Order: sequence, then C-alpha cells, then structure tokens
Amino acid sequence: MPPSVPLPDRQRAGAITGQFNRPAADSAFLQGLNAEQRDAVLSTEGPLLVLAGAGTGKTRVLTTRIAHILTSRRARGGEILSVTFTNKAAREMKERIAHLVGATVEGMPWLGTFHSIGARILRRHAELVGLRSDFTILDTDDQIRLIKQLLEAENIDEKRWPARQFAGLLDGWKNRGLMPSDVVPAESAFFANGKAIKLYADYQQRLRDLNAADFGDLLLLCIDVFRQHPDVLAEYHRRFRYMLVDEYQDSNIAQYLWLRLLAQGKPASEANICVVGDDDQSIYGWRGAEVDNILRFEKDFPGAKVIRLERNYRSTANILAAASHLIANNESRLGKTLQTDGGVAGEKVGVTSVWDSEEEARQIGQEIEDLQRRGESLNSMAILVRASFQMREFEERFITLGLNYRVIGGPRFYERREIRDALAYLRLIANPTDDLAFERIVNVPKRGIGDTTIKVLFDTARHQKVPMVNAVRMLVETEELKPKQRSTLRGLVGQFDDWAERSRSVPHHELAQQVLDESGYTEMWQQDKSPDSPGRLENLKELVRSMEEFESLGGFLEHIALVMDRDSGEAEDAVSIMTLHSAKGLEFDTVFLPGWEEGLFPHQRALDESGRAGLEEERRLAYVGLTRAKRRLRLSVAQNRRIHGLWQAAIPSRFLDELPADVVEVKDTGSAYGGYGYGGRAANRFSTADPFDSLYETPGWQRAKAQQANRRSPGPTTIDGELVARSVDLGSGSAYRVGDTVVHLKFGSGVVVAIEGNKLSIDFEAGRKKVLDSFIRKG
DNA sequence: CAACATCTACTTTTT
DNA sequence: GTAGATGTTG
Repeated sequence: MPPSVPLPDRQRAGAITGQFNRPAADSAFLQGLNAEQRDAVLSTEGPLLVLAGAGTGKTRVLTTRIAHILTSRRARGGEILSVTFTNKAAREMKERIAHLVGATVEGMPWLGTFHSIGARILRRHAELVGLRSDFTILDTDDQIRLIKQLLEAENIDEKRWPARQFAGLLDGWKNRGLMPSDVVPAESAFFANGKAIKLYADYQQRLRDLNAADFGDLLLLCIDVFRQHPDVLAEYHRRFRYMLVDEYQDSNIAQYLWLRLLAQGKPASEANICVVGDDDQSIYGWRGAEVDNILRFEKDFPGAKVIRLERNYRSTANILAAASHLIANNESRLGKTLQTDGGVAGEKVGVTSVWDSEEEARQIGQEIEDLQRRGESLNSMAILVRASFQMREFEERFITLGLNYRVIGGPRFYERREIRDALAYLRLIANPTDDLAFERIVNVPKRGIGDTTIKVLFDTARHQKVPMVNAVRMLVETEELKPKQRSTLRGLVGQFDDWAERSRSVPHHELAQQVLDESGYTEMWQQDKSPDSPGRLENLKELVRSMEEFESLGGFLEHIALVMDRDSGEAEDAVSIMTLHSAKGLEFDTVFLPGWEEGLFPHQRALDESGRAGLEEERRLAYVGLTRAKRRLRLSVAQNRRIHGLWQAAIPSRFLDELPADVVEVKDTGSAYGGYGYGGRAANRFSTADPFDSLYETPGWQRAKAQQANRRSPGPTTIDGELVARSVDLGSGSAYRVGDTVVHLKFGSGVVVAIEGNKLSIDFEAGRKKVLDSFIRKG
C-alpha cells in the first residue's frame, strides 16, 4: 500500500475513508485487471486520457481507480469529483464503488451527473447570480410555456416562430457556454428577425424573477460564478484533489469549460484529471457534444498520459469483426483496434430481409420464442431501435404473443402529465412564488378560471412586480374580477395557506396525499373515463409512495427534477426494447437490430442536417448497437415501411454493405416479393433489385465517397479568442446540378429543378417531387 | 368558459 | 395513424 498522503484538516469527508486499514485491499482490486487497466487505475497523478473501446472494462477501471484513491488514502470521498452523463451511470458507479470498498457511498457527495453536481454547486452560491438557494429547476415543459409568454409579450407570431424552435436555439447557446452577451448577432438573425438575443436576455431575467434555472443554467451559471469569483473557484480547487469524467466524448463545450475551470487549480500538466471515453461511441453530437473535446485533451493537458483499452471482453470474434469493420468507414476517429480476448468466433451475424415492419416483429418474436425454448432468458435479449416509433410494432406483437417485454426510456415518470400537475401543487406549497407552477394548476382540476381571468392575474402580477399568488391576494379584495372567480380564487389561496401551514407538522408524503384529495385532483381522474386514467391514478400513488424515501419536500423536489429516472424493475424476465441511444453502456447475449434501412438508419434527418458528420455519427450509433451483443446479433431490413402513414419502399442501409461478408449470414424468410430481397444474389449484397444495385456503387455511397474529398468546415468555435472545439463537418455539396436529367427508382426519369442540400426537387412525369439524392442517379 | 369537432403536424436521439 | 393544438359552438 502506498504511503498515505497527509490530509489537511478539512471538513468531514464522510464515512468511507475511515474504514480502510486493510493493507491487502489494493491488490485485491487489481486482481483480474489486465496490464492497461491496471495502469489506468494506478496512474493517479497527472492528467490521464483513457481511450476505452466498447466492452473493454471502462466502468471497472473508473470504479477501481476511485477505490484505489480512497484506500490508498490519497483523498477522501468528499475530495473526489466524479462526473457522469446519466443518472444510471452514476448509480452504477456508486454501487460498484460501495461493493469494492465495502462501504456506503455517503462519503462521495461529488459523484453524480454534470447537472446534479452543477445544481449542487450553484445552490451554494446562488446569490452570486441573482438567485436564492432554493431556486426551482425548470424542465422543458415549463421552459416552453415561459418562452411562449415571452413571444406573446414581444408580439411575435408563434406560428411563424415556434417556441420549440427558440428553445432549441437557447439550448444550443447554453451548450456552448454562451451568455446572452456572448451570442453573435448573426446567430440571432435566424429567429424572429433578429430578436433572439433580446429574447434570450429577457428569458434569463424572467428566470431570475421566478427564482428559477433551466437545465443549461445549472452549468452555465456555475461557469459564470467561477469566472466572476475566483475565490469561490479556488475553494473548489482546494476541495477537489482528483477529478474523473466518464463518457468524455459526450461532453459539450459548457461542460468542457466547467471542467477546465475546475481543473485550473494546478498547472495543466499536473492536474489530477482522468477522462475516459471512446470517440467511436460519440452519439450525442446533435445535442452539442463535441467529440473534439476528447481529441484535444492532450493539448489541454500537456504531457497527459494516454492509455488505450483495446481488449474486448464482451463479444464474440464475429460480432467484433462486424463492428470493427463498420466503424473503420469513419474518417474522424482516433483509431483503435478492438481485439477479442482469444474468444470464440461464435455464431455469424444474421441479416434478415423482411417484407415490412409487421413481419419484422413477427420474425423477431418467433426467434425470441425459439431462444426461450432453448433455455435462454428474456433478460438476456434486447431489441434496439433507431427511433422510438419502431417500438410500437414490437409491443403489439409481443402482447399478442404474451411475451414479456419492457420498454426502457420512453417518457419519464416525472414527465407524465399527472405527475407534473401534482408536482406543481407541491412546488407551489414549497415556494409560493413559483408562478409557472401556479399557472399550471390554477384551473386543474377545472375551477372556472379561464384564459381571461388568468390574463388579468398575470398582468397584475407583472405590473405590481409580485408573484401571481400575491396578485391573487390583492385582486380578491377588489371588484376587478367577477364574484364567481373571486370566491374561487379566494378559496384556492386559502387552501394553499392551509397546506403550507400543515407542511410544518405533517410528513410530506401524507401532505401530498391530502393535497391531491382536497384539491379535487384525485377526483378529477376518478371521474375521467379515458382508458389511461386508472394508470394515472396508479402513478399518483406511486409518486406519494416514492416521497416517503426523502427527508423533506425540498429534497424530494430536487431529486425529481434531476435524478428521477425510471429504474425499471429487473425482477421479471422480460425482453428489453429501447433505442440505440439508451442502450449505450449495456450488454446483452442476444441483440436484435431492426430497421436497417436508408432514411431510418442512417436517419435521413441526421444526413440532411449534418451531412457527412451526421452520417459518421449514425455509423457510430450502429457501432454502439453492434457492440452491445455478447453472443448473438440479428439485423433486419424491411423492404417497405410506413412513414407518416404512407407506405414507402425502403432501401437497405448502406451500413449493411459495410459489414464484412465472412461474418454475416443472410437469412431469407421466404417472403420476399417480386425481385426484392436476396434470393439468388451474392451473399453480401444488400441493395435491392434496383438498376443501380451493384455493391459499393449506390449513388449514396458514391456521394459519400466523393464528399470525403471536399471537406468544408464552418467557422470553428472560439472562446476568449482561443480555439475551443471544432466539429468535423464535411459539408453536403450535391453531385447534381439544376437541369440535370436523373433517374429515380420509383418515379422514372426527370429533370432537377432545385437543390437543397442533398434534397432535390425534380420534375418527373408524375409531377414535381422532393427526393433524396441517394435515391437517384444521373440519367 | 367549456366542450366538441376539426385540423394539423408530426415522428431521433435526452441531461 | 396519432396526439396535440386550434377554432367553433353552445
């Protein structure tokens, strides 16, 4: 055991460190780690970049590293900052550390998601950014409603400039760490004729008035505090002796800046920061993640040690070969070669062509039942889809089969309407100035308070610069409102006063139940005849039950905003259905990947919006999907898929062409119709029977190749005049020109009349159509 | 002000 | 095909 580092007298660091006097502890952890993993665990001092391929034991390294730091007494639990992206990952790390060091995680207060740690820090210094420490955390729903109010106040037509779109802009800015004053006017021009910057400033002001912060603020305002108050930052420099970041490839600029500020306590070359990631699994570019963060880590922290974990312990050789071969088609990557640990080749990767998504569901259901009969557990199987609408078909099929399944992801518990309503009541009790909560529930259940009355309340509140509840108190003393509304509102504030009073004596979960009953909210759903109302009542019960686990109402509300993710009961044996995104970090014996069709996967929108960079991200998504499988991998292609209610012929995904032929086994379901499918074709030929069918010569493929040549980068992002990050964007120049004669599989020949990215408007005999350029060729 | 009917736009991924 | 959002009517 290394000599222990003397610790300055510091505030209570929690229970963990007190318990290790076991000299053998370290060697016990290190057992079973390979040389690289061990190196990553033991290289505690100085910057470290761990490039961990899929299935190479990344989480194990992280948790062992923390355990090692703790048991070697290099730091106490409270001195380690350890950030993840998802609550799931944070929870898993806590469990595994607890398992390793045999203690509870009470001593690791700074292990959590970026957002929860950001919130924690921000609450301690809220007054520095004009908030109180009990500020509310807005979710997307509140955010949209607030934006709508602002748009209305500015007389901006909501039809033309939807609130959602502005929310997207806001998100983008906040992800890049931009305050209203940092936004360049050019970017503002896209929305409401340049009013976007002002709207952003107004929005932030409104948040301050409401004593609220949105998700982005949890980091952005933290950064602001750090920058404006070096003393505060210094406090964290002293506190955090070690920093660890999971899934670094998913970090955005704001997160990057936040980390960089926190790491500045020491010269960069001595910072004890360890980031773990895999550039090949970067799949969140669309929400601002910058793969470049990981690519430039060595520049940020000169002398950083780089360790590659390339030994895969998860998948069979065939699966690994398929994944490696596919991802090799990406240009922008650091390049790793995954190697099996001398494992078996295993089954080949099955590729099945089916007629449509219904047959796809039938066929997969069938195979699952076969596997089940052979003794495989449903828990070991998963269906990973590109888009959530694909899930329904499987659910329907599995219901008729009586096959147990569970959907992971989907709408979160706290995003359900009834939960949000209930929470609004509770929020308002905890904090009467929460106007958004007030507006949400004044008329839920229906109380005869309509838009006109609410408008009066709102205007009065704004004029008097008081919260809406106070405005109500004032108005009920006047003749401003009709008698009916007046008495209703008087009754309502009376009830809230009553509840607030009771909240001091009654346990919060009991109070919650009383509030729901007395407000008439429970009754509202009891009266409701729609089929989902029993479920809603059930959810409300679940909400009240879950509150028991928390110390206080405040603690509960914080938890629900940031952490409440559904931990789906693993108890029952069931097939998992989820999106590829939510599958990251998981593994299953058998993985089904349906819907490998152009347009769906790679998703058309990714291609349209981000060109080749988008394609590469889709390919990484495919890579993530393939590498989830331990022993058995099944892909499928539907020849027809219904999109927006109409049937469309589908073209097999180009990703299928990128799998090595020798590990793939094409299975024919025998239901292929008229020339589609694989009958009589070469084994590795996945394109349909169209005239442009030759492998690697599809127009889309050629275009992708052509575009590799003409890279084009947008202006790189700079902050403080320094290059922060630059995404690889290779543009989407079209191989076609207006006037070109082209041939389309379905519409025949036509003339190009307009080009918009890779979407072409073409006059066919059948009329003018918008089509994707990968569906046509020059005529 | 609420209920109903109609219309529409929407379907990538989420802390 | 669906679920929201809007508009119209009572």
